[in-house]
Amino acid sequence: MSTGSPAHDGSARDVSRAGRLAAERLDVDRLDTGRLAAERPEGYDPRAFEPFAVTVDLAVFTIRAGQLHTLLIRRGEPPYAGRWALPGGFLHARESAEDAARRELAEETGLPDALVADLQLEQLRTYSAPDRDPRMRVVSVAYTALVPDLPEPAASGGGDADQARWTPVATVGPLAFDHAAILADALDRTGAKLEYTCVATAFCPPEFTLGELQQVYETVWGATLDRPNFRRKVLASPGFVTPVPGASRLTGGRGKPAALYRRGPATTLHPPLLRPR
Amino acid sequence: MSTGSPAHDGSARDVSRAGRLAAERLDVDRLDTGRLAAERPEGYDPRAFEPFAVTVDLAVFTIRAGQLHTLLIRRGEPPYAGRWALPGGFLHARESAEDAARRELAEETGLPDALVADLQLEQLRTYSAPDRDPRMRVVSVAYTALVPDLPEPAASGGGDADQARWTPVATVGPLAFDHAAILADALDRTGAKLEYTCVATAFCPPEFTLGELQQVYETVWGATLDRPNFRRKVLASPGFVTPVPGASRLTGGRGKPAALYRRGPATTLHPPLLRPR
DNA sequence: ACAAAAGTGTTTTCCGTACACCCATGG
DNA sequence: CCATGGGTGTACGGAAAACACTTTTGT
Repeated sequence: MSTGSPAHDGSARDVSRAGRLAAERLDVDRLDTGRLAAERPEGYDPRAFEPFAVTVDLAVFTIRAGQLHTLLIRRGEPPYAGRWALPGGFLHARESAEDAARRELAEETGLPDALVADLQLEQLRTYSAPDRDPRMRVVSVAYTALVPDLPEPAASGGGDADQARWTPVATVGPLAFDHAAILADALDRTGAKLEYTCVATAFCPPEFTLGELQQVYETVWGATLDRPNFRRKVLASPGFVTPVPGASRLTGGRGKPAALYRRGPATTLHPPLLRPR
Repeated sequence: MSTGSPAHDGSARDVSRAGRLAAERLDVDRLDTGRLAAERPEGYDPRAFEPFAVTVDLAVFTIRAGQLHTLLIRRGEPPYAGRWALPGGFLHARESAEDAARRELAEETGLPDALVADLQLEQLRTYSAPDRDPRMRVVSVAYTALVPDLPEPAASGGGDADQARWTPVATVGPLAFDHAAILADALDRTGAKLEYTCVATAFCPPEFTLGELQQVYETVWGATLDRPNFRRKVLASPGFVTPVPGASRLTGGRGKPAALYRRGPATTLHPPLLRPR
C-alpha cells in the first residue's frame, strides 16, 4: 500500500512517562549496542547476529465532541524531549506484541483490565527503518485501537511532567520519531475498515443510537451521510447491531427519542458501507 | 482481523539453505540467550532489556498450470529439519524489513535484482508469539509477494540438500514453525486484495490477455467468473490495464487470438471487483 | 406552535448478473 | 464445419442515492 518511508525517526520508549511505568524502565546504557553497525568503522560483519529492540506503538482513537481524537503522551527524555508521541513500550520477554499493546494501553489509559481484554485492537504495520531511533536499532509493531469516549480520558498518572492527553487529530503537531507516519497510516486504515467491518461500534458506548453510529462514520470520513439510507444499510447488515427494547434521548435535548442498539455478533460487513465519492 | 494465534512455533532461519546463503549464516550458539526468560527459573526481570531476533518470512505466490503455487524451502537443520518452510531470513544490521524481504526474495528465487526491485511486495503481519521458535525469541515480519510464472522456478542453488520448490498450495503439508498460519493469512489477504486493488496483474507476464487475468482471479478465488462481465469491469476501471496494439494466441492452440494488455498505472480498483457469493 | 431529531416511504437511476449471439482460428 | 476461445449486445432485477413526508419530544 502506501509507503510513508519515514527516514530519520525512531520509537524506543525510554525512562519517560512518569513513575507508574517504572516497571518497564529501560536504561539505554545497559544495552549491548556495541555490535550496531553505526558504531563500527564501515560496513558490518554479516555473520554477526544483531540484536534488535522490539516495541509496540499504539494509535488509539476516540470521538469526543464530534471530533476524532488520538491519545498522545509527552516525552520527558531526549531524544525528542518535550515532543508528543504515540503511547507504547517495549515487549516483555515472554509476551507477544498484542499482549504488550494491550498492557500498554491499560497502563496509559487507566482502563480496567477487563475492558481492555476484549477491546478492538488491530495490528497496523511494523516499522523497521534502520534509523527510526537515533540511539539504537528499534523495530516497532504498531497497533490501532478504537475506544468509546472515556469519562476520564487519560488523566491517570496525575499532573506529572509526562502528560497523556487526548488530542484532536486535526490539531496534532509534529510527533517524535516516525509517529506522524504511523498516525497517518492508522487514520487511513481506520477509515477504510469502517467500510467493510463493524468496528465503528467500538467508538460507541455499549448502548448507542443509530444517529451516534452515523456520527462515527461522518467524523472519521469527514463526510455527511444520508440518514435514511444509512439507517437502512446498517439494519440490513445481519449482525451489525441488535436492537434493545427501550429508548433514550440524545444529541441535544429535543427531538424524538432514538431506539438503542448494541453491537451485534458480526465482524465484517456484507455488503460494505462505502464512503461517498 | 483474524487471529491465527499460532502457539508453539518459530521462524528463525539457521544455517540451512545451501552455501549461497553463507553470508548470513547464524551460529545460534553465539547468541546471547542467557537473558531469555525461558532459561530462568520463573518469571522475568522486567527491568532487563530483552534482545530479540528479527526475521522476515515470505509467502511468494505464483500461478502455474492453473494452480496457485507458493515457494517453499526445505530445512536442513533442526528444529524442523526436513520440514518445508517459507523462505526468509534475518534482518541485516542497517536494513529495513522490506529491504531484507526483497534481498531474501532475490536470493531464494534467483531473480535479477532489477526485477525484484519493482515487485509487488506487501507487508502482511508481524508474528511475535514468545515460543514461535523453540531456540530463542524471534519476531518475524511476514511479507506477501506475487510473481509471474517463472521459467526456472527456484532451481538456483542446484540439487543440494536444501531445496527450494514451487508447491501447489492445495498440496502443502505441515510446515515448520508457524508458517502454516502465515501462509493461511497470506492466502486470505491475497484473495481479498484482488477485490479492491490491481495486484492481479503481478501474477501475469508483462503482456497478457484478459483471459489470463481472469484465470488469475478464478484460480485464487476458486470460483468461475462470467467472461463478458469480467471484461467490462476490468476495462471500465481506469488505469487497471492499458491495451497494446497487437494480438497473440494463447490458452490452447485454437480460438480467436486475444488482444494484449499491460498493467496500467492504477493501484486501487474503483469500483471493487467483488468475488461471487 | 415551532424546532429538532428519529423514523418511513417513494422514485429514479445505476450497476451487477445472466445469457444470447457473433468473430476468428485450428484441426 | 465444428470445436474452442475472444469479443459484443442486451434485458432483467435489485440495490443505492435523493428527497418528500410523518412522528415524537423539548421549549
